[in-house]
Amino acid sequence: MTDVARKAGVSTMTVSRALRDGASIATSTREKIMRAVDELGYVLDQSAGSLSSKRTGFVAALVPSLNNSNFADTARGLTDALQGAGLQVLLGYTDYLIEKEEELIEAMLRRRPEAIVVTGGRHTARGRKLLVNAGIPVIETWDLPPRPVRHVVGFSNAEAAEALVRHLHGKGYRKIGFIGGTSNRDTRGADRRLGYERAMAALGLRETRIISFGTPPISMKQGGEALARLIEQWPDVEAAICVSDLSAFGALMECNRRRIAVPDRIAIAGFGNFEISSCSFPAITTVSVNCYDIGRRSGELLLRAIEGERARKPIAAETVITDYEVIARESA
Amino acid sequence: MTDVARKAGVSTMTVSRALRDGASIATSTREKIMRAVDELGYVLDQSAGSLSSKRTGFVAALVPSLNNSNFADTARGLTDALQGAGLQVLLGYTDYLIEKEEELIEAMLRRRPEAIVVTGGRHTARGRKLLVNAGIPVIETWDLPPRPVRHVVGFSNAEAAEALVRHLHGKGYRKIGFIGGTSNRDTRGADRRLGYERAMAALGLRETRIISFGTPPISMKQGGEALARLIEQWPDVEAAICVSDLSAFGALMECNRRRIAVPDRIAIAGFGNFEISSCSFPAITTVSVNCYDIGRRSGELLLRAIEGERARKPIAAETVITDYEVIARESA
DNA sequence: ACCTGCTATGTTAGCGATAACAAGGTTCCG
DNA sequence: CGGAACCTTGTTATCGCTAACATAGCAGGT
Repeated sequence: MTDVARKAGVSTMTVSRALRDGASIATSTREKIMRAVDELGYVLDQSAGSLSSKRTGFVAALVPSLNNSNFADTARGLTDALQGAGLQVLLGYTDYLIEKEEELIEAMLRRRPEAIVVTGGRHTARGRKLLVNAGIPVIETWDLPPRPVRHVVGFSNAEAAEALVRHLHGKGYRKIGFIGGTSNRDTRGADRRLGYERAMAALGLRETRIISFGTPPISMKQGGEALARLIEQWPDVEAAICVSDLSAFGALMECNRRRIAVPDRIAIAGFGNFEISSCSFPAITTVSVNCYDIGRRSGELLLRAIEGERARKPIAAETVITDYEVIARESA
Repeated sequence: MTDVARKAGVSTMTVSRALRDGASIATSTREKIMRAVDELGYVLDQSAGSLSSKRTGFVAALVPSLNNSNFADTARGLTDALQGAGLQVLLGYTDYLIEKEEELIEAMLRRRPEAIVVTGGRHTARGRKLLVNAGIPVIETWDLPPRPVRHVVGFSNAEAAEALVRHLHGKGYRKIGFIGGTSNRDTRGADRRLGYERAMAALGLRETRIISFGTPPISMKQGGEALARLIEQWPDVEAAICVSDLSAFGALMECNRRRIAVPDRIAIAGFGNFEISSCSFPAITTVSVNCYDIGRRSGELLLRAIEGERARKPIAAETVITDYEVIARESA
């Protein structure tokens, strides 16, 4: 920057001002400086700038996985919402493990992000403490934690699953099964199973039919195997709710392969409204959950929260509940 | 850090040493410092550290999109390879636009990454210049650019497509079509089409049947529509190569929906070996391209390159060619 | 001509860490 | 017991930029 300043015949402070907007600077000076910048191929060092200005322009975001297109959509929504404000998303993958989340929270905080977005409301004790004491806006997404750290953007996975059970019930299905992963690493998956159980009980359907198979997130292939087990264990099963559209798709393809008619012999429903559900044949009944919106609305909330911090007037804790909707298609 | 130092009764330099590994420090001192760190809830400020040490610990990576699980896999491989070395990936999405790539390159360089990974070999003139002058290791992935900036980790999309054509030819198919997007924003898609054309010519199959439909990356649904057009335009078509597995899946489902037998009436092949291809019914013949490996091997190459820079002995330009393999399944 | 109020630019002093060197203490050997 | 070699810790001086304040210059009203 000193070189640029010398070449343009101004002080470094003026160069600094020219390279950001909003500063009062004469047009002629700015042009002179820009010319010098171009000629020297100078690129601003933002890390030095952040140290001085105490604004890094980072927002940390932790998601379980990116290969799940749901979270990729959320990351995308977040990026889109923050881009205009000059904020950059620092992404981390937790692999559905809260221990890894804890490590990542700490690694992220070392970068002094201006806010942090995490997935879900379950954290290690230390992870939670780090979030609480971070001194920056925190958003938990994709869930409605009973005791949120601060802000929340999400929906009740249990309620959404209940709605799906009621939908199937309304269609006349009674012997409804549930396919999900084994552990409860995936708290959203566990919530969905809980919703299934609650809705079944509420409808007076005593007998639940649950197949737990594979480490979350369960794959398409595992969905197929789980369906095979479901049918084997309860040959009378009339419908299968799968923890995600991916497993639902696997289950559906297993049916196609075995010439089991869907939905006549068995109905299949998924969760998440991935593109695959609308496109597969038969198209899969699912719950649409606005993944992109979770990211975008988190971003919008963050912008207000960060603004609040800067003005030393922190905003109150907010909970944004996003929509979900049962999408009835051919498979159920 | 001053607070920690005071509490532990040492200098800040000693605290700094305790918080990194490899520094020589007495165990008792380190423990004392760690206790102070825990009690105060201190988190190292890495941005200040980078300014001083000139090592930010960032690696920039630009991918066209994350919703495409191929690039998500590459990002994952890269992250995995770099994690152990304490390097963090700064991810950006170009949306398949080199203009957006240019912006992102500049934004990333402001963060002083220690290396940068981009997708493909096509850049704006200024984007290329920024890469060349960045003074850090550069890797172009997923392609084999004719005039690489420096390092390359990828494969020839054209050759891979040729191999697929030859596979279909070997199976007896002659009237082979190609389904892809309209623009050549997606240079890998364009290369695959080129490979298709070359292989057809080499096999003496004069008549090509190409449907260009939808802005890349084309979706499942667009794949379905494109298949409909292909059949309409060339009712005699015997096989369809799709630019990606997603569009192949869309095409396949369209066939199922229309009761067009696959592969008896028409064969379908995709590209990328996404999970969906192995799981759908019929399973889709495709080209497996080791997405994760592209990322992982890029990461490994980067580590050596960064080491070289630090030792002031830059390593020579390398080109790592990753494998691809035709995976024959039920659909072709 | 004087003062007020504004804009454009410069000066000074850090931001929070680490590199590089210095120095005190210990070990170990002949 | 002296001194080289090593280990541990401290001191000083930045890293590259920006906040905050200072200052110069100019317009405009009286």
